[in-house]
Amino acid sequence: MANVSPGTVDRIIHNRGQVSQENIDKVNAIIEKYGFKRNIFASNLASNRKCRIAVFLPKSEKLEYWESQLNGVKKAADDFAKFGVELHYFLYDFDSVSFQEKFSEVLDFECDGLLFSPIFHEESVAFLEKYKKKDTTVVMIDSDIKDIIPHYYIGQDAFKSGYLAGRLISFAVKNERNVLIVKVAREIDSTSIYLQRIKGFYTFFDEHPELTNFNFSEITINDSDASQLTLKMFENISSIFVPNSRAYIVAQFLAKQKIRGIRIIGYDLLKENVTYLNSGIIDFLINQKPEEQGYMGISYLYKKIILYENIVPTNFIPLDIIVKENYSVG
Amino acid sequence: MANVSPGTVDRIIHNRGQVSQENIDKVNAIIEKYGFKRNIFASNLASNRKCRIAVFLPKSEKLEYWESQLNGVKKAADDFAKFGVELHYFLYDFDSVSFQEKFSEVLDFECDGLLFSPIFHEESVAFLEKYKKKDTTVVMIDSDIKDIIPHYYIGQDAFKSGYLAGRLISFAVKNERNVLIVKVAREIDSTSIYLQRIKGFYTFFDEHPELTNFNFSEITINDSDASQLTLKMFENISSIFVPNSRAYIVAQFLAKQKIRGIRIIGYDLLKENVTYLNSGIIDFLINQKPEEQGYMGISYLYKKIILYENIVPTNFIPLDIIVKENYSVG
DNA sequence: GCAATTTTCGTGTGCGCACACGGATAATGC
DNA sequence: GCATTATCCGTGTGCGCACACGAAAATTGC
Repeated sequence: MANVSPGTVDRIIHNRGQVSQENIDKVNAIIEKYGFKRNIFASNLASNRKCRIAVFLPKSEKLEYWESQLNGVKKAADDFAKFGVELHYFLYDFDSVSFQEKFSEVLDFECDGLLFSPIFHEESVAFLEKYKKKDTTVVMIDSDIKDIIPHYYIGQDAFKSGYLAGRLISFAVKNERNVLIVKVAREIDSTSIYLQRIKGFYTFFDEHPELTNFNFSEITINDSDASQLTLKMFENISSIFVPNSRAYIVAQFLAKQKIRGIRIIGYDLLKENVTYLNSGIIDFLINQKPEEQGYMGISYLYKKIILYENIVPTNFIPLDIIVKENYSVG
Repeated sequence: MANVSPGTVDRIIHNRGQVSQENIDKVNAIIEKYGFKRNIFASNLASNRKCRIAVFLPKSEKLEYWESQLNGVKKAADDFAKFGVELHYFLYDFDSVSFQEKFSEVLDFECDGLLFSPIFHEESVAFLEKYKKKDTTVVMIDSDIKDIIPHYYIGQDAFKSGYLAGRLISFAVKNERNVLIVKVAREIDSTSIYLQRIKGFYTFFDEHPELTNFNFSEITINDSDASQLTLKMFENISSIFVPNSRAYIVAQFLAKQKIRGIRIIGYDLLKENVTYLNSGIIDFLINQKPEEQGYMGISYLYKKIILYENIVPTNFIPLDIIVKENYSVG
């Protein structure tokens, strides 16, 4: 104590007031000069600080992508449990009714941090508007909703990933250059991500006029009804871009029909996608690393709440190109 | 205390003896039954445990790859300082004389962990033979020397990366298929990595006989003397594989000579490599993520020494494919 | 048998901080 | 002026564990 106080310093560090401006300046000067790093072991031992986190994500089960994300979250739960991180799960089925249900549960739940994935855009906006009045630390993963609530974001730049897909297509094809974009519609899709990818894809070719002779066509089919696919759709097609994780549906059709030589590029390392990647039907997959997103989301909250660390608000997961030869499980 | 003892339990947990077999069994049974996780905050506060780590790596300066690795180490040093991790640097110039010097310094240094990159194979073997008698936790990064000393390893599978390069070449080229392997010899090179890559590269084509019409040739030039390159070397060449980080030397030559249309694939995100990647001269770079290797190395030691965590002994960094469109700094 | 050892065990202290409680001082009301 | 309140500040306690010290019990030697 360079000047006058023992545990007054404590009030200053935690700036919970009750201290004259004079002293707060004096002590801050000392701290500035000599430095002071809080001993996190003693700090956490004494405060017995807990980090209650609400995990507001879609239920996994049949949806492999979200399952991976949740696996990352659970992995982080294991790793950080010893630091007092407690996860409370609010998982909704993949429909907006179920979302609404959990919606209010999360609102009522007292916690220090929230991990959230805004799948349903409008509903999520409504949710965030209500959540705004809380002062919980919020981390969004997968997709981002800006300007409503201060938060951290971890996810992939969808436009750039589409742009990258364009480049990969240009590598994959040889001379024939008829590209088909297969829009495998799903009832619920993060439409913005989906559209951004397609936009990025076309932008790539717009910006590379030297890549001549590319012709594009599009078809839309239903997720659950691959029987909509016909041989005619693939006549003269040299490559296919599937802007969501359903590339395996196309691959399956082509495999059954014994059509070879069409290059496919899609998203995400679903088991079925990987199967067709390994058998050479799918050439490229862009990996969003859902598991890493889930893990990092919890890791962010831990660093912020337990360690008081400063974190960059936006973290774009690098675009990860997967071909058969660099796929590795885990 | 289910049965009889207060701090006897302590002796059992730290198994420092001085306790009857009877009690050690009794307490272990209780622990087994009710579980016990050590409070790491209290534990570390009380023990004031420090984690002294010797960092035995090449000096960075002009060598960008090693500089990145060291940057990752320094980043980890920052992040983990608050947990009592202290790094002590033993950096050698890129020659075996300097290595030998530091060699004995490291041997004499008392510490809990060692981060080591076995650049010079024979010298490293000798070092590890001597280091064996210590019971320090050892982490090797970049390349691996097995069977001498128990250790953890973080690095890339060189053979697989060469194999992957083969696949990428097969994407990059169209009809003309004359592949040139440019061996840019460096005085000191992790020869095993280098050779493994080339082996993997050829193996890819051996295992894919359906990829016909590939012809291979090799040239060897000196690192410091790019003037050995001649136009004649590149006649009819459609693509080039450079199995180390010196792809930019070839790219520079081709750019100066205004030769376009030759696809190049190389390693590592050196600034110069990235420059040619961005200008379209280099098509693919396989990234070894040196920064991540350095960071993870320290992270491993921290988890082992401070947190008593179990770690997988070998961690292969995924093969990271970088094209212009997914390159991002940092 | 008793002393000299050896082995086994209980108690006590402190790590550095967070936070509560009550006391001291200053400001305000009448 | 004094009482009341508001503002400020010092002291004390305990978080859960690691480790030291010395006491108790068990073993040994003769």
